[in-house]
Amino acid sequence: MPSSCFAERLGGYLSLTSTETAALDRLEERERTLRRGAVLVRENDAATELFILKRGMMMSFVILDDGSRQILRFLFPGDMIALSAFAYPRAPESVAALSDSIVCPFDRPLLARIAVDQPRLFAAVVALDQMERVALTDRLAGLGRTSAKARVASVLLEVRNRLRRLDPSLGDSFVPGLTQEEIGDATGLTAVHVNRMLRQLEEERLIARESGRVTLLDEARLARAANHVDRLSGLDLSWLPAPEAR
Amino acid sequence: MPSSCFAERLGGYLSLTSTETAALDRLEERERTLRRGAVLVRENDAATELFILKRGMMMSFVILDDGSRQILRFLFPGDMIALSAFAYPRAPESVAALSDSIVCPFDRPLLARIAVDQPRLFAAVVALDQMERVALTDRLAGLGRTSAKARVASVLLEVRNRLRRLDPSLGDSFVPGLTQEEIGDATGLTAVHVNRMLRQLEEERLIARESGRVTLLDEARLARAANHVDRLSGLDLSWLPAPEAR
DNA sequence: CGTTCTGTTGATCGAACTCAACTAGTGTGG
DNA sequence: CCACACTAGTTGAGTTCGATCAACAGAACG
Repeated sequence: MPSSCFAERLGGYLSLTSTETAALDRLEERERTLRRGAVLVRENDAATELFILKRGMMMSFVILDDGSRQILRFLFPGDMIALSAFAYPRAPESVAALSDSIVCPFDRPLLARIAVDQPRLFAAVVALDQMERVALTDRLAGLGRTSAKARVASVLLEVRNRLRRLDPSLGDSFVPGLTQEEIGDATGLTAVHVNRMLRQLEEERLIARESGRVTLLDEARLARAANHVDRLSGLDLSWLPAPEAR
Repeated sequence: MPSSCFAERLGGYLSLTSTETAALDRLEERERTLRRGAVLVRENDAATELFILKRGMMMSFVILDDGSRQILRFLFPGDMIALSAFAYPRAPESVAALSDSIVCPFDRPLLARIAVDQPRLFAAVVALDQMERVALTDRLAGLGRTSAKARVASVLLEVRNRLRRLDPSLGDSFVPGLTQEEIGDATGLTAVHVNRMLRQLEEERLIARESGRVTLLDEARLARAANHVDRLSGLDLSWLPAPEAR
């Protein structure tokens, strides 16, 4: 039996006992399919469920008073969704599907059970969330202190790198699956200006484009232009206590 | 014996058993004083220690390639510092003192012990961290989608609200204890422009200033100008399992 | 086969930056 | 005790980056 999506992700960082994978499998017993554009969580919804993204690509975002949207995070298979439900009674951000997707909903107490019964496993979940937190601060620094071109380049690199983790055979050519407006909402730019920045990256021979497909022509230079820091060097969980014999 | 700084914070959200407060007290057994400007953690430092801020005001930040600084977070007494050490072997961000401060350093395994022995308590720590994560996304949305004036107003409100949680008697008048350059580095603006925005807020009778002291003249209107969302409504930890009898 | 969505391009506008100069306060060392 | 340096704040002038407005082309779609 294949291990669950989330177990596979965590397994990349530490080796899981069979008890632990079993607990994670229970998080993915149910499934729900979503069409592109479907909203999974709406801001201020009562937050009693969490999700694990199994297939597809999603985003979390907020809508401001003036109607503008800020995309906070792109979600890929193996990501946990709505962990804020762990702390807040209402969702602080909306979540919607960027492509047709499958999520596995599970109830909050199930995670609480893991926290109590399998502390090492829970610590790993927390560590994964820290990783996400750091990615968030990287984006914050990008928004505050880098140029439009750098931010657009950064999104391209981030999406490619995340897609590659799902399919290590992925090369320099990929389909972001994002509209220019979505890239704009993630980078704090208008769609028009995203278009110009893409063109500029193209003219500088950093990327090539054809009908939605993007090819990174000079990844090193692109990463420099994007002020990109590679955080994939990854987690260090070696200091965690050994798994309990059980 | 007075409870520790961190226990006091957590205690605001759930009632702690004596075993739990005792465990938290152990995190604050040591103390270290810092002068304004002192750097506590440098980006890429080996991350083996965590801290709890006991007194003073600090910030976490990153320096980009071009030398510009982005402040990620202001830290106040009761905040946990460098929780990213839970996941990363090296610090992803620097931490420095904005005023003379006192921190309590403790070793990573001490927190791991709590995770294993006191799951309910650890869950509360995680929830608190979620709160910080949400604040981070609020700031991200502000940087991406709001005006310079809104961002400056937002910093003023945030600092006042955090100061007030330490001293509930604090009114509308307070001393931010930040230079205009620091406000700029937090909001992604230049010090010069921060100055102009402060002046503008003053001209619109939203705030008053005199020698470093700021008075909020119309908090409701200021909050609207800042696109401010109050997240202090706070945590909901009622669904956590009951404390274990021990 | 219209309609909507996405991408593209040009022209103009405005918010925020840069550069520069000056003031006031705060030490601090001779 | 004063002179000097240094920091923080203030203000003006000119520049630039990215937004806004507008128009259109192609693809997708019901």
